[in-house]
Amino acid sequence: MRVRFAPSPTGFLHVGNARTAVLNYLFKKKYNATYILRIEDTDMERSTKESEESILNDLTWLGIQWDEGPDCGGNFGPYRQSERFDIYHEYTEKLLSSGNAYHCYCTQEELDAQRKIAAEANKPFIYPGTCRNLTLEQKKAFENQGRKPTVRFKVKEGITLTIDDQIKGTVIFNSENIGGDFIIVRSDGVPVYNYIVIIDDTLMNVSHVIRGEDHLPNTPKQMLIAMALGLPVPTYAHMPLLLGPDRTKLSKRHGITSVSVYREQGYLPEALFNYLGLLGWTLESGEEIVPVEKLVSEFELSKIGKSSAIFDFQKLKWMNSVYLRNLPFEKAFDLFYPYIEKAHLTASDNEWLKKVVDTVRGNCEIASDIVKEIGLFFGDTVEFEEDAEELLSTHEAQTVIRAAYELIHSTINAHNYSTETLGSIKQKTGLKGKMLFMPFRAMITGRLHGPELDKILPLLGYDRFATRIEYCYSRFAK
RNA sequence: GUCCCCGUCGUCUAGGGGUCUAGGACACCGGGUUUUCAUCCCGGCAACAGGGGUUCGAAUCCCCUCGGGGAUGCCA
Repeated sequence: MRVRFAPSPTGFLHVGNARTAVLNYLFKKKYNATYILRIEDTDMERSTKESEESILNDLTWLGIQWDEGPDCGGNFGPYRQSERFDIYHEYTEKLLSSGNAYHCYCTQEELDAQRKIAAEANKPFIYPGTCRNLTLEQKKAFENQGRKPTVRFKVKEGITLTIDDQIKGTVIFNSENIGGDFIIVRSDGVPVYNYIVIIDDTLMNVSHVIRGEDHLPNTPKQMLIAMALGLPVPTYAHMPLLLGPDRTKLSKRHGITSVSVYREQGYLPEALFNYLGLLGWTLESGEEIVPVEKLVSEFELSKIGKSSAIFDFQKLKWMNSVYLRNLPFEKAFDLFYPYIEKAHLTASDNEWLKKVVDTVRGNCEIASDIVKEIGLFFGDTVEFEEDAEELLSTHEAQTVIRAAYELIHSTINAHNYSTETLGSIKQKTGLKGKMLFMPFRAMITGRLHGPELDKILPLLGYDRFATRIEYCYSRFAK
């Protein structure tokens, strides 16, 4: 069995496409199939080399390995459509000479005008076949005007196209309502997606085409071409689309859609893979956080649901936090370090830094969170968050602040501060539990959330500890 | 407009005629553990789009309506 993932290099790898890539990969692993990576770069204006590189990069990061592709070759190459124009040209000639296609001299302006009229009349636009039977003289006349023809595929009426879809079930189209004769080669000679996918899929011996549902209405066109060319049709599996919270196709305005941004923010590839791989179906046990092997062993195209799914950013984050917490310390530290470095929060004492990271890592959902979490160990004064400020303004909190202030000016010093301060304040004020700890936490860290105070204090150092108390005293309790 | 796909808690889903007073997970709310945060544990909230059939019995099968999505490009 052979599957393929066929992105067009017109931007970063989108999570929706990444899901397609992941499911194809699950299929490959499950059935020991060959995974083909094909670059669909026939949109010359929008395709870029950088985009291709970043897509390959993101796929690799996600843990997807392909067997044949533009970078590693294979027996069915080349794997970039832009390098296969000779092949397509041959098929176009066949289609032309067998009468299945013809040259069309209609200009874009003319077609746009016809589309507009149809839209205003609330009718579907069907190409009327204007150029279907042009005489040689007519063609010459157009060419003398400087018109460059496109090539249109002739769609015969009354043909029933049946797709035996592995996810959607049987889907039937009739040839009369796919919009009439459609363009397969642009006027500049570059063939169009709908035409060459099917050629490449059969030439590359693809057995299972697993792709997004948005391609389902295009499938009959591709089948028609295959029929005219006498080529076999692969097995199809159209997966439901990924939607944003407003139920429209997932796009940038909904949040992060680019895999590279997830990587930059410190998501783990295992977590993204897990989330994407299990979106739309479930394991029999109901488990959600599972290794790839588990996903592979239970994967089945027929288990994928038919309805589209909304991308749940929150659940992905949760999943990532679980993966992050389960990471061994050294690995986690390596993951955090670049963010720490970028925020200039490194320290001369690396062992100290490691201890600091270890105490706060549990509060991180994604790796970049480390910057915010670690911040409380740096700086003499703290920035108070709104809720912390509110708490510190209360009467009870002020007694805590005063008690701490008095202590650093009497019995508490660098040797005993981390072990005795809280107990002494408790004694002095009679406060305990939340009433004691929360104001204290707010005073030292500026926040109501954070790691255990017992762990913070020894790492913070007496100087910062005392300075912060002084600062807090002057702001809230003077 | 036309064609195609889809419709169970807010979200991802389990379920495929009786075991469904509809199960799990995320989120949310409450409680417990932690003298504090988070983790963790326990509990709660919350759904079969609507209407007709078929059947002793329907979330499950059929039809219609409504709703959502996709396609309708010299994009992929």
